[in-house]
Order: sequence, then structure tokens, then C-alpha cells
Amino acid sequence: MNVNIDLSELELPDKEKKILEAAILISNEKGFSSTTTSEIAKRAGVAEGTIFRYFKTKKDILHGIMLQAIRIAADKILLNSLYDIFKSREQKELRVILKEILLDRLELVQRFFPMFRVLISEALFHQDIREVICSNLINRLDKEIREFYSNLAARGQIRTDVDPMLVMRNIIGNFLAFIGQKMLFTDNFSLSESTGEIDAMITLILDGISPAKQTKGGD
Amino acid sequence: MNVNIDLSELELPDKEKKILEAAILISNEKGFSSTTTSEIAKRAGVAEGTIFRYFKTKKDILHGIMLQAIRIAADKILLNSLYDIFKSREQKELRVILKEILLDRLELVQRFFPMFRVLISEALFHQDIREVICSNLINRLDKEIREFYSNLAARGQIRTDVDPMLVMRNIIGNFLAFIGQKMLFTDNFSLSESTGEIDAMITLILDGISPAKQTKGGD
Amino acid sequence: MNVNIDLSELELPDKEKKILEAAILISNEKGFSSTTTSEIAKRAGVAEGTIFRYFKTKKDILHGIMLQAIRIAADKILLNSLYDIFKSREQKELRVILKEILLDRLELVQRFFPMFRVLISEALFHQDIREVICSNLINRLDKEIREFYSNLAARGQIRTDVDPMLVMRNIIGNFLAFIGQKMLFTDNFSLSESTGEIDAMITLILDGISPAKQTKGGD
Amino acid sequence: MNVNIDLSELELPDKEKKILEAAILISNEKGFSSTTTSEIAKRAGVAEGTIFRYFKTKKDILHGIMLQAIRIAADKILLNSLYDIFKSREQKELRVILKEILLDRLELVQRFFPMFRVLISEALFHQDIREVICSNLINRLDKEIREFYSNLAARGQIRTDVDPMLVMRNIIGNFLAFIGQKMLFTDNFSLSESTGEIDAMITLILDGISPAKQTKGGD
DNA sequence: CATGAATGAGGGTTCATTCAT
DNA sequence: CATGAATGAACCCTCATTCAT
Repeated sequence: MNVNIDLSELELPDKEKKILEAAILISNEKGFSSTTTSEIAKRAGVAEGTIFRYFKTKKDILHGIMLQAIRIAADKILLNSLYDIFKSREQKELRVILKEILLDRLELVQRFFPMFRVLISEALFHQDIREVICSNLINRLDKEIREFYSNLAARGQIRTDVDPMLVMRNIIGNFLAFIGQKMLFTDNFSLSESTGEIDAMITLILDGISPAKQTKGGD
Repeated sequence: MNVNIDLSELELPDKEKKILEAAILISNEKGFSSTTTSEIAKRAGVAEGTIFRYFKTKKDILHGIMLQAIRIAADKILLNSLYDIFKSREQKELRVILKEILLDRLELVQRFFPMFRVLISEALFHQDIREVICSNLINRLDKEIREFYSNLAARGQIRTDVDPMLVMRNIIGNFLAFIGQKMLFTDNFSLSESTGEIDAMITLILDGISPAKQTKGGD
Repeated sequence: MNVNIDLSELELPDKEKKILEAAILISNEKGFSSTTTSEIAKRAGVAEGTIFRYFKTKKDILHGIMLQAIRIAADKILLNSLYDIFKSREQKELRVILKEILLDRLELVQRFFPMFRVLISEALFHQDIREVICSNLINRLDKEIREFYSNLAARGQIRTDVDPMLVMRNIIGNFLAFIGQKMLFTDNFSLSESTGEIDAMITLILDGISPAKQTKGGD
Repeated sequence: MNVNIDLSELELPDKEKKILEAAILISNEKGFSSTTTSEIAKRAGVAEGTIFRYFKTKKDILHGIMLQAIRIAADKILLNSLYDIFKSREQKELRVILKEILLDRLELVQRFFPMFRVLISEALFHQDIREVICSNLINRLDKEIREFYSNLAARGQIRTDVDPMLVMRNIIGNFLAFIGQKMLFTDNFSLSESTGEIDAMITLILDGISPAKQTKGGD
């Protein structure tokens, strides 16, 4: 399981970054509320008091984590690469695009799994965190997705008789179920060994679970 | 958001049930590790010491919750109704069966959401809890699903060119994404208003997101 | 180490005796204040509530122990046998009498060691307990000892140029140092293997640690 | 009863010393296991949490007490002065040496009685503590005593027909009986008023309780 | 009289937070 | 700014004691 965190590209004081990293790493093992400030300080290599120069309270560290997670998610995961894929490959077949997106996302999720795990566990219980996620991620995705979707629709690559958001949820649901199963219930999951599974997953996403009466959308 | 818990059908000492219920309700709000035994006691209407007559440690309360969740999940969710649906409706079309199952499951998940939320949040961090879930739920499901699957396959209702477990994951992923979105990001979600959405979801599960080249699997 | 307690000859309700016995046995292992009433109840084979029918508070159990210890010590240890030895053997040599007394006492102390250990540990801290010991044991001994002493003195068996009480303390000190060393710092001490040591001890008591310039008092 | 504790010469953080002193003083009144950390904190003038910066657990406070007791006992009681007395006075008569030693020891025991009382009461029940006492005190004494003894023996000042350890036990037993009686059963004991008693005690140690047939060892 | 479930004050211990250095 | 000793509220848990059965 990947537990490396890379906040180096963020513009933060060095110590603040170290504290956040430490907080994420330890929270990733035990959950945020079971993580103590003294552990964080030790792992970050600072004095316990120093933490409280950068974060008023322990809860604020969580908010710091959230902020970073969302910044990364928003800027790197969603926009950069997703946007690129959407735009640069718009003449490609949906199957190919989907696979590129999934692999790209998988790699990112894997890299930032510690951060996301903490985020998810807190989002389960805190409305305010969910709201930040909503307004920063989901809502920003919305526009991109609709554009991407209409592009696909125009090219006849995607069905147009259902709400685009349901289509997306289908994809995301499959994706999350895959991630969840691999991350939580499998030891030493490696992406490279899963390409066959990913292909099959995409086939199901594209063509559904009904028996294929005739070749659709595929090679 | 549904926060009613009903453990009344369980054969437990009255006080133990009350303690469990209180633990679930509060954990549902703040997470288990942020829930204190004194809060539990207060909400359960017992003295704090009484808790420790029924549960040796606080962690044992969590195990108690797990036990109940699994008992309910295993007996009610998985076996009773799922089994019934599988067996009694085996001549029906997959679309119909799927809808029955999803509605049935949705109703149950909704009812026991607090319990499951606590469970999920703990499973995120504790391998031992994941293992109990695995061995009690997932593994037990495995056999049922394979039987159900081969029944469907024999009747030509489901595609046979992919691993049955991937097919299931497709369904479960859609289901969980639906649940997650509704439970976490929607206020006052009501099942009855969502039947259209569920139908669309099932269509996507069955036929995929590719444009329908020709009618598949019905109506 | 002997941990059998025999309160059978005491005139007490059966349950009260069992509770006392249990309290002594467990206190002997951990000290009285680390012994819980529930442990006592379990070992005594009664319900926890029953204890409080016989003893108003836990402290009263200690008083019960004390009472029994002193009763036994006073009646059995001091009076019965000591008196007998004093009287019946008054024509014997001091060395012989001493040995009989020491062996007799050793045997008794060994038998009731658990009780005495608890007593000693409590007496270390509680003036009231020390007072009871004083008035019941030491003061009662006083008269016996003086009589015994003057009998010996009359027969020229004991030196008369020091306070009789100091003479007694010499004997008791030796005795307690012996007991203490054996009970606390020796595993599996057996009286029968210590007769040589006891003889040497008596020689030292009788003749002192100075080099013997000439045979005194015996063989 | 003497309840002054003086740890000032120890090289310990100020707070740690205060906590130890408080623990000793209160344990001296009620025994260690009846002493609460909150009492210790209050008496030491620190917050309860502070205790646990210096001692990981309450039991470690006891170990701290033991450590100090043994350090004091080993360095001051046994080595410094005892060694001095042994060496520097080796031409003196045994009676004189004994008296010096006893007075010296008495003064120390009196000064550190609270500490020793706690130690004794715990040693009664805890094998591990007895072992530390054994290996740190008794075993270290052993060599010194044997040397001292052979020196005396060479000069014909002590009897050589009994095990040196029994000789020592005779002395120690007398000493402890004296201490015990004075400390526990006498109010306001003062050393200076007891010199006559000590002389008599030494006479008994040296010459035994048999009537002096002929002058031995002096005056 | 005996029981043991229930109690709640108080036990040892942790930990986020403060502040003098 | 950084530190880490000090804090004390709050944590989980124990246990002597009560009382309805």
C-alpha cells in the first residue's frame, strides 16, 4: 500500500507541510481522532508547541488536510489531466478514453490514498467537510463532465437517453468499487496486474451486464 | 437523514440493547472513537459503570455493533430476502429481479444506515474489522451469488464472458454510489421519489452507457 | 509456602468464616487494599452482596481478620502452648525449652502466615491496629513472660543483669529475622531442613557472638 | 514519628523530587496502594498530569521510591559509613564497633523511615521488589560482611564456630526488633534516651542471654 | 437471608493546549 | 519563532456499596 505523500509542490511554510504530511500519514493508520498531536510533532520533527503556531487547534490540522486534499484533487486530478484527456483525445473511441481516464485516476488515487482515506472517514461524519467536497470537487466537475458528455454525445459515442449524471455515477461507482475492493480487501494490489480486470470492467460499463446480443461499441 | 435504529428483534438483555443503540446513534454523529462512554451511558439511560458490565471495554461495544450489523446483514439482508428473491423469482426477467433486489436492499441499508456508517468508518482503519466483514458477509455472499448467477446464465439473462464477480461489482458499485450520494450529499432523500432514477440506473447496469444500437434485454 | 487457613474452630456463621478465609487468602497474595470484594465473594462462593450482610464495609473485613488473627494468636499461639511449655517443662534446660518454643512458634507462624502477613502490612500503617495488637498480644504476653523469666532466673538459667524485656526482644528479634528471611527470601522453605540452623541460632541467643572463652550452658 | 524526607542531595529534576517526596509521605501514612495520584499531585504542588511526565505509571513511582531507597541505603548506609567503620576502626573492640554501627544505622533508618516503611510493606507482597532489594542490598552487603567478619575472626573478636550469616542475622534481628518496637509501638522515640538500652542490647548480642559465668569480651 | 445487577464516585492515565523560556 | 514542561479536563475503567427481587 502506498503511503508516500507528496506535498512538495504546495506553497506552504516548510514546517507546516511537514506537520500536514505527518498528520496524514499517522491518520492514515489510525484515523484522525485517534492521532495525537504529540505523535504528529514527533513524526514531523518539530516540537509539539510548534504545531499550534501553524494550526490553532487540532481540528484545524484536519481542515488543512482537507484543503490540501481538495486542492490536489481539484487541480491535479480533476482538471489538469482530466481536462487534457477530454480535450486532446476527443476523437478517440469512448472505450479508449475511459481506459485512459481510469488508469490515470487510479494512479492518482493510489498515490494520495492516505489523504483520501482520512478525508472519507471524516466526510462520513462531518457535514461541513462534505460541503467543501461538494462545492470544490463535485460542482466543479459538473461543468467539465457536461461538456465532455455533449462532445461524446455529438459523436454518437454515448447514450443520450439517460441523465448524464447517472451515466457518470455508473462510471464512478464502478471505479470506487474497484478501488475500495483493491485498497481495503486486497494485500499488495498492483495496478499492472489488473489491466485485464480493468478492461472487463470497462466492457461492463460500456455494454452492461446483459448478454451481448451483438457487438456494440467495440473493437 | 435516518437515525432510527431498531434492535428490538434481537435477543439481548434490555440494557445491552439500549447501550448498543446509544453507541450507534452517537457514533453515527461523531464516529466511534470520538464517542465517549459517558455519552453512551447518558443516552442509554444507564450509569457509566453499567456499560462495563455488558462490554468489557469500549472496543467491545464496537464489536457488539459489528456483531449486530453482521447478524442483521447476514440474516436479513443477505439470506432471507435475497435468497427469496433469487429463488422465488427465478423465472422473472433480470431487470425485474434487479429492481426488486435494489429496492429491498436500499430499504434495509437506509434503515440501518447509522450502524453501517460506523462500521464503514472503522473498517477504513482496522484490518481486524475488515476481516470480520469479509469472512461473515462477503464470503457468505459468494456462494449465493454464484448460484444466482448460474441460474441467470442458464436462462441467458446475463452475460457469461466476464468474471461473475466483476458483474456483481458493477451492480454493487452502482448501488453504493447511489446510496453514498443520496445519504451523504442529499438532504431528506426519499426512496419513493427515486424510482425513476433507479430505473435509469438499472438500464445502465444492464445495457451499459454506450448508445443502444438495438434493443437489448427487453421492453 | 503455606496458604492454608483454618478458621474452622472459630464460632462464626459458616459464610462469615468463608468470607474471612477468602479475604485472607487473596490479601495474602496482593495485600488487603488491592483485594476486591468481588474477588473475595467469588473465592468464598457467595454473592458479592452477601459480604455486606456480614461486614458493613470492606474495612470491617480487615477488622474481622485482625480479630481472628489476634484471637488465634492470643489463645493458641501465646497462651495454650506457650503456657504449657513454660509450665510443664520448667525443670528443663533453657536451651531445650527455647528450642521447643521456637519450633512450636515456627510451626504456628508458618500455618498462619497469610493472616499474619496481612496483619503486619496493615499494622505498618494503622495505629489502631497496632494498638489492638499491643493490648491483646504484647500486654498479655508481658505477664506470662515475666513469670517464665523469674522461674528461669530462680534456677540460674538466665542472666539477671538486663531488663527481661530486652532479653525477650533478643529472642523475638532472632526469631523474626529467621522467619522473615525464610518466608520472604527463600523459596520452599521447610522447617525440617532447618534444625541445624535453629540450633546454631539458639547457641547465638544463649551465648552471644563473642568467641566462646569456655563452654557455657551446654553440650 | 519522623516524617521528614530529605531527597535534596539527589540529582533529580526538582519536580520529580517533589513528586517522590509526596508519594513517600502519603504512602507512609496509608500505604502505597491506597495512595492516589491526585493526592500525590496535590501534596507535591503539581498538576496530576505532571506526575505522568516523570513516571510512566503509578507503579513506576514506587520503583522510583525503591531506587532512591536503595541508592541511599546502598551508598550511604552500607558503603560509606559501614565501610568506614569496618576499615578505620578495625583495631577496636567488637563492642565498640557494634555500637558505632548500630547508632549510625539507627540514625539513618530513623531519617528514612517513611521510605523504608513503604518499601517493606510492598516487599511483603511483591516478589519483584524483594528481588531488587536482594540483588541491590543484601547481595552487596554479603561481601562486605564476610570481609569484616574475617577481620574480626582473625583478631579473635568473634566466634568462628557458626555460619557468619547467622551471626549477622542475630545482630540484624536484634536491630530490627529494636527499630520495630521503637518506631511502631512507641510515641516520640528519641535515640539519645536509648543509649542504655542499646548498651544492654549489645551485651546480649555479644554474650547471649545465659547468665555470665565469667567475664567475656570486656569491662 | 441471599442475590447480583446497577450504581457513580473516584481511580490511573491521556492529550490538546498554553506559555515562560 | 521554536520549544517542551506544565496543565487539567476528560477519558476509560474499577469497585465498594446498595437494593429490588
